[in-house]
Amino acid sequence: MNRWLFKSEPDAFSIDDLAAAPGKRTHWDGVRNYQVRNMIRDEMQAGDLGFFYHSSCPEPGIAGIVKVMGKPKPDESAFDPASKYHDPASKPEAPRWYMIDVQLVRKFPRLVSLEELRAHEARKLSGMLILRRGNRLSITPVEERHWRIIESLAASP
DNA sequence: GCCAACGTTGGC
DNA sequence: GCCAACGTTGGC
Repeated sequence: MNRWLFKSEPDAFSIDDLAAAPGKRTHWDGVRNYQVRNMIRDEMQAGDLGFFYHSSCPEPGIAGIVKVMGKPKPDESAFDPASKYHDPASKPEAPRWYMIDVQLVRKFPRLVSLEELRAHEARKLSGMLILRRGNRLSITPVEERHWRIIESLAASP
């Protein structure tokens, strides 16, 4: 079982949008970065867990936990000329982009803000990829030790 | 709105 | 294959 961090801009799709979705579930589509594509296609498995991170917003941070449902599959939005994620170079017989489904596990009782993560960066959360300068990947792997610390932060007032 | 980081594109 | 130009990301 792997652990991940999924970034989303809450203006576009927030954890509350996920909570309101049918089955609290959504396609995580629109990934157009090869490094992230490879992680989705080659490493993600049903049952993997992920943090749901709000980015590019007044208070960036981790808002809750999602679970990977099913196997990676071709990203259909790439085939759709009406989609903003349309990529004519991706063909159904040779898909270039992949997606997975995620389901909400739980929203944290409070946001674990980026500021709070940074406060632990020097010790408990050292090496966490999301805190690395210049990190722009929309999905990053999360180490188990970091995962546990963040869960306990979320549980404490 | 600014700016650093960094991936992608395209000319050569 | 190199590298400058350009576009995007995301915190501030």
